[in-house]
Amino acid sequence: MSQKPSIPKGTRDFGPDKMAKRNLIFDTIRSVFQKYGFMPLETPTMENLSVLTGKYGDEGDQLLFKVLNSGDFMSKVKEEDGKDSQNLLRKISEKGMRYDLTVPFARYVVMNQHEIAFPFKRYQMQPVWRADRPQKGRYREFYQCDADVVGTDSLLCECEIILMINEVFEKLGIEDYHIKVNHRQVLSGIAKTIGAEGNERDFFVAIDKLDKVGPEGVQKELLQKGFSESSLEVLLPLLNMEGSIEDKIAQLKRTFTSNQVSAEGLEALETVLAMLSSFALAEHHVEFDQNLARGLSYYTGMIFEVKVKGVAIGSVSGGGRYDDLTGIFGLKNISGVGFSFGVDRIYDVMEELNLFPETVVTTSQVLIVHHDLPAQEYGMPILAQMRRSGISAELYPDVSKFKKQMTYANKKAIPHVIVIGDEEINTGLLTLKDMRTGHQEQLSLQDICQKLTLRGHTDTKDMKS
RNA sequence: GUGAUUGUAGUUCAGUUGGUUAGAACGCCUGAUUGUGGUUCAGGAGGUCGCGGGUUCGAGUCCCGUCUUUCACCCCA
Repeated sequence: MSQKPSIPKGTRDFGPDKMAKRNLIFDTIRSVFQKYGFMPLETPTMENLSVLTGKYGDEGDQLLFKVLNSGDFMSKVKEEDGKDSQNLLRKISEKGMRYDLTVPFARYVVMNQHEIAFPFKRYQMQPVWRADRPQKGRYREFYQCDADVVGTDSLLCECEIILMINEVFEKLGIEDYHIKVNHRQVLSGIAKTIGAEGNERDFFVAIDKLDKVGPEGVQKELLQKGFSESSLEVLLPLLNMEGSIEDKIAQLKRTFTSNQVSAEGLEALETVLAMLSSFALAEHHVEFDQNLARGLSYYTGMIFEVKVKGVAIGSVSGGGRYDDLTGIFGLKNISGVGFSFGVDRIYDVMEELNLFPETVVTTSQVLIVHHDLPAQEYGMPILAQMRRSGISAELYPDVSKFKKQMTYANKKAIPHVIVIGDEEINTGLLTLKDMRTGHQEQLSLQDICQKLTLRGHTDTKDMKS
């Protein structure tokens, strides 16, 4: 009796078509990261739970996938542990699957602090797991591509992140997007002005929803959370502020003349913008969003988030600066800044905007079809020679009807077929058929190799132009 | 975690107030064409109706549970 197989909720298979497209995204991101001097890093799928818990807030802890201990995991459990999930968990699970790439990276930096040359620039492209309810653009297993720099507080790093985002998106053909930036110190300044100190998290969460629920919704939520009417009167003009990034910064500067914290944040933003101008981008896509807050609590400096316009998918990239990420693991005063591309969402965006090129799926250039076993054997050295010439080729593995072999070539979109039968073996010439035109001719193996390698070159030239 | 929603052939979907043997399109296989794919024509195969219970003379259809899909909230890439 066979059972119908299935995969867990929120996970996916990636077939050849999807992999070709995904690899295009991965390759693009990797090449840009490397161009900016980032080094690769991979960390284990599992971390000790002590490394993961407490880093993402209570809600994050709930979303961690835990790994059951091996063997007789109940042996250490006592009667009284049975009812309390927290207690029981400690006894039966000591490992969890990574929730993001930043915390494992921080762990790595601390463990290898004596070998690492700071500033340390690393990139990491691996899946992460979160046990939340899947929906559009949200999966339980998804890939992140992180690049972080630790060991410097230079704003050049922030600037380079913006450059990398621009470069990746340009290469992928995504044009209509914005990089929303803000600064945690600016937010803190606003929070201070309206008397939200000590309650900053509620405040950030509320204003972050402006896009979604509008000013009235934000107002309502803040009132519910216990903010006063008078403080909201001060806040609302700030939330609704519009204009270019320079205008907004100038406006905020006037508002916060006496506020040291906010002033520093605004200056940092100005410095990054000034640096950016040295790199002479046609358009930098940066917008100032005074309502951008971002949930992860470890951010302390500039924060950013990328959204593609006209597509109903959450942010495709985000990040920020954190002054003390490694502090919790005992390494103080290491400032870092990093960001992450969400490959799965970029994929969804590109699919929706129809941005993948037709030719992403790579297939063999040639299929050798044959009449019978002797013909197949005759084809083997030919196959070898073609591969030596750098032509990707395959020989049909079974002895079967031409029709079936041709259908295979057609379905796999293999552009050329070499036919081998008695005639070819007698004359020493091979029949080369172009599947796209239907044209076929008798040629020597040498001529075919030459023709196909030349063809390959002109094809790639055509694609670039 | 809260509230909805979805599941029928390989795929996309029909299936009436519960009533014979559950249909279509596309795809797949065979042949027309024994050395040639795409087009055309003729024929064919393929379904434990997500899974498990229940109600009923009778369930794809109604009820309960469970898994899955999608969506909103929460949070987030």
